[in-house]
Amino acid sequence: MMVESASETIRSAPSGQNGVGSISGQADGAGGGGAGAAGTGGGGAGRDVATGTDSNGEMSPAELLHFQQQQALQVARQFLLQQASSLSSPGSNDSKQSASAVQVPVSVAMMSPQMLTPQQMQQILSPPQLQALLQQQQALMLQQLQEYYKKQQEQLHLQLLTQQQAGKQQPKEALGNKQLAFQQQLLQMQQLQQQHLLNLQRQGLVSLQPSQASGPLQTLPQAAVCPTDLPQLWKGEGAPGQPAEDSVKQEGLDLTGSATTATSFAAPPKVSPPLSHHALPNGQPTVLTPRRDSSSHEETPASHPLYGHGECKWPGCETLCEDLGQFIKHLNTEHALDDRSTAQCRVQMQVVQQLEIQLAKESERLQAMMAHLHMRPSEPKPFSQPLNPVPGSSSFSKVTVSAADSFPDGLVHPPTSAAAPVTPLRPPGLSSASLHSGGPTRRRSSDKFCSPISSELAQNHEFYKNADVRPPFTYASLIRQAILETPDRQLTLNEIYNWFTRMFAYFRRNTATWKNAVRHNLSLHKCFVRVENVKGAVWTVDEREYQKRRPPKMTGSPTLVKNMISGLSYGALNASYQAALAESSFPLLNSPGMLNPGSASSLLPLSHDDVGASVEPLPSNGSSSPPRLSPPQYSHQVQVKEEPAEAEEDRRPGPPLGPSNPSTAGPPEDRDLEEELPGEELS
DNA sequence: TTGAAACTAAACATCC
DNA sequence: TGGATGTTTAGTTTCA
Repeated sequence: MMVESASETIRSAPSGQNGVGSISGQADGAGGGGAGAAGTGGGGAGRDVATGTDSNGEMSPAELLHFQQQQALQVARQFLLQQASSLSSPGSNDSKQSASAVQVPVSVAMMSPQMLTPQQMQQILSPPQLQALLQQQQALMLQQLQEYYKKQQEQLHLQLLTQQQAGKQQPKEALGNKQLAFQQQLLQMQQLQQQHLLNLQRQGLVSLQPSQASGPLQTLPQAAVCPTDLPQLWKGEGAPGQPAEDSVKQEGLDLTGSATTATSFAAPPKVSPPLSHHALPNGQPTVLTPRRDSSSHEETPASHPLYGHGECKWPGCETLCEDLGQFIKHLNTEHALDDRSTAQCRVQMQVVQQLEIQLAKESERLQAMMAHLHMRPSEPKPFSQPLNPVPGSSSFSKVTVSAADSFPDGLVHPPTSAAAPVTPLRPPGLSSASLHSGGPTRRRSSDKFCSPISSELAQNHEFYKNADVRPPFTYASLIRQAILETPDRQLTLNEIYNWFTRMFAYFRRNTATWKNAVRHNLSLHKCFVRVENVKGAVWTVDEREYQKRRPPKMTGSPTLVKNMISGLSYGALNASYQAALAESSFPLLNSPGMLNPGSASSLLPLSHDDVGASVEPLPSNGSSSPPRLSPPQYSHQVQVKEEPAEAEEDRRPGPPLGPSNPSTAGPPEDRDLEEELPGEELS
């Protein structure tokens, strides 16, 4: 009875998540049928797994997914019920746990509050632990879903093979159609999997708070179980223990080294569901005894992996032990086999497994990215390797690193997260500043010829909005961008402030500094014109003056041109990469147009700034200078260009819009900018 | 090494 | 009077 009611509760959770976000688009097609199948699947779940398998042939991927979710959730529910009852009767927990240690992690059941009462949970964990555990297990749910997807894929493959066998007696056409249908199903399943996972991550499972984006690991998605958060999971633990014969098995579960541990032993991408290895009475999987012997670093001088720096490294313990013997004694007394230790081990197991999965996923992603970017896969960089600031670059401030490390599947995917693999692409003339490094880096290069501000902003809007990363643009270009984004091309100082804070998480702090800089720039640069308006003083942009700021040095310099072109390509690549990551790696944003340097035109600026920033303002010969050029064209254009600033001014008595020559075949947006930039405003 | 540009910080003035 | 706004200067950093 209770099982059934809980089943309904659980059933609604994943489907609700399915319906949110991008996945709904694809799931909609099967949505109606999926809903119907959910009911059927729910009933079928009680029968047997084989039932679901049999009906797979008729079920759509979405239905299949839902059906399997129901099955798993039901198993999870039963598991938790048994576990809960065993917790209330500690005397017999071992046998029950071992018997009920089925494939479903607690995380799945956590979706249904009815399944395990808070009191029952609190018997094991303290409130902070519960909270942390909840977060972690939400992340684990993600993993669980991934497993379901994999199962379904396997089943589809299986069916495909079966159909192929059976199809030998069938007409060729029928077989081809069936195969095609299966392949489409498979493809759809894969897409569903990706989008569903991304959705889950984007929703509550992965939350990025701008104010917290200052640390690399803080932005680490919860799916990755940030190691720095884990101690919280263990704090407050101090229950007495009883001697346990297998306490030794608990070694290797060093929480503090979970990350390194996870990366030290290469975990196969395909791992069993989290609790599938709960074969031992204490919940310790036999396959998961990640000793740190091989990965023993400087922190493990003693022979015991749980002992280091004279203290117990049991998660949350940190008890000082003078020597190994004392530690062993402490281990046997304080961390013996009991419910608490068992629970801790489970959590640690999940942590490790989650990290393994995360590592595998990121590894695959990196390989795919490198393959896509035609990079040499022969120089793999370890994931555990900290971000290496580009040699010679002092620009990697803490801010940069903070956002830079925010890792997989999180909302924040700063460009520097790919700094290692992408570094080879960085053109020699392009400074590291253009790598969106944070800190007070001078950004002339990226600002002026490498990184079109509007396009980059457009592509990385979410990134800059959420990540505490300093935008790689000068104050002047940012101010100009803010002003040009408005319909009437004018902003009050306060509105400029608001634009900064709205667009960039970085400018939500240190307000005194950057606001002063904004005012300073407004006053300093002639390109910013203060106009008395009805509503007070507003600031406008004098494009002529702005373009005059441009350094004329680039003219005809092959090196500069080359660098600039490379920088443009890189900038485009980098920007698109950021955007794609910031958008949770949606394939759409990885469209060829984004990454293919050959189609860099699509990345090129949508506004003056792009023209002005990435391409020198105007050709002195007055020839048309298309604001969007593919790199070769771009190169040619730049080489032709001469005396950009002065000549431009001499030749253009008209509206002060140097780069946006009306004769150019620029996009409407550019034209609008040109035309709408009122000359009277600038005077 | 040098000059230019950008950034930061600060002082000061004006206005509401 | 205090805060916002605007101007100016000085020192520093980065890069070509």
